[in-house]
Amino acid sequence: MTKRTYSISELSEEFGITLRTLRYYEDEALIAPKREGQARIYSTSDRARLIWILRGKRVGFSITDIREVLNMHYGKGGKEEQCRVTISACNKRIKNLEQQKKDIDETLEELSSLVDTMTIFMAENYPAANSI
Amino acid sequence: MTKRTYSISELSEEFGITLRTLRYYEDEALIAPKREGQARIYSTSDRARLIWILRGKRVGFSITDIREVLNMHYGKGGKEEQCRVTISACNKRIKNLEQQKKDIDETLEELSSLVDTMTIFMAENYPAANSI
DNA sequence: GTTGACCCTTACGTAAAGGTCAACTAAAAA
DNA sequence: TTTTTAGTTGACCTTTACGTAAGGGTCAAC
Repeated sequence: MTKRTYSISELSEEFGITLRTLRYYEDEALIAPKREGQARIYSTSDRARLIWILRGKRVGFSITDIREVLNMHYGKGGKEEQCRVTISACNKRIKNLEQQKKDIDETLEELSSLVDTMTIFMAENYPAANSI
Repeated sequence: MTKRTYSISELSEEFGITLRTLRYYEDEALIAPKREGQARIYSTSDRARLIWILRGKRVGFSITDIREVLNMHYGKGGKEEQCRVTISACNKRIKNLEQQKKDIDETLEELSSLVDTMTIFMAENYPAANSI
């Protein structure tokens, strides 16, 4: 068995985030590590949540968004109406993310065509330069 | 020929953003519409910049990022060192966006598997419900 | 018996991206 | 001529996502 718990600074180091950030996420009810006295003890499932949080952030989710999605995971199997709401919330997010992918593709195209243009320009005007 | 200029409220309406936002972008040197007296007159190229800005925002660029990229477009064909810097900045952004696409794909998978799970759960527990 | 490594909380600070509100101007409509 | 209408600036307000002290606890090591 690999290690089952993590201290705050272990997670902080592993993911390159500050202690403050981890505590902040707890304040915002995104993670709820056990305590040993006052000290936070993170489980592997806390760590999994953290991975979700960080990926959520990278795709532009707000703290509130992330909390909502995490709660969905936990809340699954509730009342009918609640399920329905969750599903439609998911679908909304999915649509957003798909739009975002399109936006990214368009941006990528523009950026690489800009790079192309400039590379050609460089080759014409500063041919002597080493091309590393 | 289609219309060549736009008022602030035309653009505001077309893109669903507020006047404040358009003025803010000008304050932040992202757009620089001509003036007719005091009133802002946006050209088609201002509008094109705006489209870039809004898409940039959707992919998570900050105002500062967007300004940088817009300046790249304008600055192309400058001094050698400047070109080099621009190209490497572009490449950096490209890498980021590619990572972001991966993150989005992962998130999409998790979200749709969540939807699947819940849909099955619904079908099992509340089969009577109409499935619209 | 103090030093150092970690840990804690409380609380004010801050940058980004606008919102909101007041007071003003200029042109157009009534 | 008065009143809309569309636009302007400037000032302050707000939220988000943390940063940054300030002050203190614990426990092993020297």
